[in-house]
Amino acid sequence: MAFERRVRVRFAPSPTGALHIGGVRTALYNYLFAKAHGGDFLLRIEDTDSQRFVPGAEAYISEALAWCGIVPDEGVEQGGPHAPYRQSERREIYVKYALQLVESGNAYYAFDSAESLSALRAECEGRGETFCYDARTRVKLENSLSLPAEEVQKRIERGDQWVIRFKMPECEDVHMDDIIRGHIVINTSTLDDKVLYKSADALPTYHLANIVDDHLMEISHVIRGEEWLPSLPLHYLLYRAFGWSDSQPLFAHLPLLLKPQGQGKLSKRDGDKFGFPVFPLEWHAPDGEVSMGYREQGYLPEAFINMLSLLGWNPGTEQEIFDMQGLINAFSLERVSKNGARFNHEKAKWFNAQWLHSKSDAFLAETILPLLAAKGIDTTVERAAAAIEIVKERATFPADLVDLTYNIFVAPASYDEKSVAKSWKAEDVENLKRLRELLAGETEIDAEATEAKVREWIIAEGLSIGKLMNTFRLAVLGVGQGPSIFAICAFIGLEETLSRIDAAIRTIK
RNA sequence: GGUCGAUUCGUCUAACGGUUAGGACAGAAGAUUCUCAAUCUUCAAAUACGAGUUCGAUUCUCGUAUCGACUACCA
Repeated sequence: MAFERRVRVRFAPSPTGALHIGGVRTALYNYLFAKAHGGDFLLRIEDTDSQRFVPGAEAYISEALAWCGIVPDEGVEQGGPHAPYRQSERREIYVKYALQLVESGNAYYAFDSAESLSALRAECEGRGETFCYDARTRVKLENSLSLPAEEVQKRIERGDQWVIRFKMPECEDVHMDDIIRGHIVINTSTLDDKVLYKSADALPTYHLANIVDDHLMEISHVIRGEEWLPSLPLHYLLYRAFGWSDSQPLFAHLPLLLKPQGQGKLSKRDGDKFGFPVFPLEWHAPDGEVSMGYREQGYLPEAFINMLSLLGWNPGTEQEIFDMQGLINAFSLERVSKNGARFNHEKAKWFNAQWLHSKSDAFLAETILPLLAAKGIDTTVERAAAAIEIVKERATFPADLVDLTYNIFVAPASYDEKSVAKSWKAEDVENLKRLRELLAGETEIDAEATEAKVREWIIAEGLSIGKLMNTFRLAVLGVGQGPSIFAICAFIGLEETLSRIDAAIRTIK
């Protein structure tokens, strides 16, 4: 690029509900790009639609980003040199710029009511046509281009409601560049006169607020979803109308995240109907509906971010596991793909398992201690960590660790019927009794030493290792599968091991 | 309907004119193990279609098809 300037990007969600994973990915790519270039990441809240405002949505967005480890340099919570970062608190700014556009002839007042326009739309549709507020139709509608100046003045003074519309050039090719998509040309004849400002609520629409704020906040790169591509020419023209073309940001339109099944882009309303969350955090909608979140499902933020980062971007190497710093180091917009991605829940689980396995036993013990307590298991971090070490690699979620360690902590209350049918034969039980005698002669159980001793004994006696081990496991755990039985016995101790064997011999028929 | 964008294994993707089209998840088989996982090995699996351009197209161009976005006083 011809000019060098500080990289400043923004994530600008509108608080109309929870942030879905597509939004989180957009925030993530913005963050990675900013950090990869030593720049700033801002969080701006675009609450210019008073109708769709949802209480709690903004707090949710901040909390979700924080959970992901995406911390804004400037924004609604942390403030900054361009505060306020909430568009509803910047009203005076937008009127000024909207009027400037009217004065320079790039925009005009329009008095048509929303009702009359939708009636017009319906009428056109009836004829199989599409209504478009543009150079062809605006002369016939009620606006400051068609009405005499005095009439316009009168209506405004009288307090009639009006909007300011952009005066789209009639027929002009707009040449645009997108970092991901390359050069794009669109002719203005296919575009309409978009509303920029509404007197009814004294608020701008997205288009105006967006351009004004990006300019004022010195945004260098706009990285947003592909759904914005059709309005890119409008934005180019707006920068030009303001005389800001030279400092206009560079654009990158990200491919969309698609619904896992069916068609269309992923939306907030998809909630959790696919059997997995679309939101980072559990979302309690104002209407009382609750949608599940990745955090509550047991995803580690690292895994969630890692999984999301690879949905539409790849490092060009075969590395798949990345922490945030690794992503920052590897990220580039040039390696973002052009096509929409369908989210794969199985792969997400795989990422979580990888990250879970990389965590320390102590860390995992801390996280599951409350879950264990809820199941009536009162233990220490050290004890839990020791149990986790035995089962860790077979878990995907922290909750799995609880299930996996439960019958290690708690002596079996019942015994798995299928396994009983398979390994609880009279001779197996007899052999188990003899194994009990052998163990009773020990002073303690050591995972390796005891196993070696028992194996030696089994071979000497000419018994089946598999059979005996299964019976042993069933007696101690109550189930037919699990980690090394000797590791478990070493964990619960000799006394508990013997008592569980006795209980099994007494109970199982 | 119009405008714009996209199209490689089931899914996420690599190969930026020359490869036996690579990897990962999921799937299958095997190894290992006291069992179940984990792990390791192996297998199966794709360039939407049709024309060009070229000595040579996954890659460039055009057309068709399909999918997607947008088409609001929503973002």
